[in-house]
Amino acid sequence: MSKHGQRVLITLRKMIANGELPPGERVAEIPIAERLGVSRTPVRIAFRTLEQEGLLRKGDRRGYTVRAITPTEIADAIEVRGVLEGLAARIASERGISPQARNCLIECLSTGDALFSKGHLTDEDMENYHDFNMRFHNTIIESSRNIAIEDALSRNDHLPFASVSSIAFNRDDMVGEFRRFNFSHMQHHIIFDAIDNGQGARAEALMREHANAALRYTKILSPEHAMPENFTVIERED
Amino acid sequence: MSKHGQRVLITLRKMIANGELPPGERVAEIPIAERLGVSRTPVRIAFRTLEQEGLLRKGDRRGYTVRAITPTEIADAIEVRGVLEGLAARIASERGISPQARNCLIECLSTGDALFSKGHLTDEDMENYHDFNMRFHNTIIESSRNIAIEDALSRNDHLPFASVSSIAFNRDDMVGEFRRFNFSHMQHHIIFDAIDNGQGARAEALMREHANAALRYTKILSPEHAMPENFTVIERED
DNA sequence: CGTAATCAAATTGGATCCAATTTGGCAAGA
DNA sequence: TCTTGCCAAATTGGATCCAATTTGATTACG
Repeated sequence: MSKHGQRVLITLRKMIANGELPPGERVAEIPIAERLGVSRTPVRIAFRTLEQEGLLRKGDRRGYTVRAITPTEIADAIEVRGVLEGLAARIASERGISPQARNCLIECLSTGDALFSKGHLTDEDMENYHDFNMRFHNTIIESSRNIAIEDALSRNDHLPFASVSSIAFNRDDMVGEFRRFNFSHMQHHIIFDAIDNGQGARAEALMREHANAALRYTKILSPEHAMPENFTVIERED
Repeated sequence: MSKHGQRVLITLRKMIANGELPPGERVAEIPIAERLGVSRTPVRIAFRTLEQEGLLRKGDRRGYTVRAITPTEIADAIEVRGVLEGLAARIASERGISPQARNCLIECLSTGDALFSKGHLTDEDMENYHDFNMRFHNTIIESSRNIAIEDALSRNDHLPFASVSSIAFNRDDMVGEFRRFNFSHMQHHIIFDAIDNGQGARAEALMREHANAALRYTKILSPEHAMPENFTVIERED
């Protein structure tokens, strides 16, 4: 897809995510096309893609509406992510992981150890944490060498805050956030231990539980998914 | 989507599934459009959709290629389906199911009991079995009331023989097939028992194991996924 | 006054046209 | 003979045009 069409798609994703296009709103091709300064063609393509991603829902007869994403749906998606990543962790445990993947996981863990050994977290630490957190999870998923898992996860990842590619933290409670992310990091340690020792069932159960670390978002998000002011959001394109 | 565009999409899906477009083949818009007697526009739309479904893969720079679907990938997708339906069964067990859903499941079970009590299976029986088998699975998935599960499964379902919407059986070994499908049906019974008694973990484990009933396809399918002559394939649009 | 029917406006899907980018070949020079 | 550069053909994405379908509104009739 060309740079132009990609931009339309990304723009629409963001407009939906930040509520610029409110949930339930009916979206038509012509107004959106004019608003973005392009013709209807790339918008048409983007609408189909967004429908596949679950961000738009097509009406009975004509047109698309912005899908209302409730905290419940995000929680549902997180639960699905838990079982899928759990499956990946189990397969990786049973098949064994490559030395490169093992090194990558170990590097993620020691990076985190260095971060948390300071006893507090800065904003830059959070960026850092987010990066190796993503790398940790992606490495395990790739280590399963099961394309179907990747495919199924890529679907979930389009829902805001249902994927590992976006985290949020409360700037006004960095002590609490330190404890939360440190706990998450400790879970990484024992997940690696399980995988490294071929304990598939243990790795799976731990990874499932680990997904709940993200469940917090379903509590701070209102049904209209507006993020409170004192929260910082970090996202990556993946 | 209009009837015209849907037809293009379905036609292309079938052409990929039955090997008319061989795996690895490069597909261009213009030849396909001429072959189907339509303009490039609906083909373009269909290509994006097929890419989202995992049936096409876009090349580095230009064009799409038919994704080579190996028996391993089908097995991977079946494993994913197992954990997702297992999750649905567990949630359904824990939340409880509606009286309507319960009746539907019971009806599926007694229909099957009537079928298998004859001691043998005809081709029409297989059509019947396929219908209530799909209804049984879909009812459990819907009973989870977790949209994310449905979404994730709908992705898998596009890979041939990775979903419950297609089954195949060997006409030359109907005794063996009777035993196989009867076993499958017995699994339905105990899955229902677990769900009906709120035994979430048991329901989940049983449903996971039940998915392996489809693993047989990965053995009879050659890497070029040609179905042997003596097998009958039943598919539904769902 | 309410209901139904018809007509106009809006919206969407398909076809075609145009531009941009890439690929592949052919030729020329080292 | 091999490499490099340029040109032509192919392919894809975007824009615009046209047709078909739906929505809604207004009017006429019961």
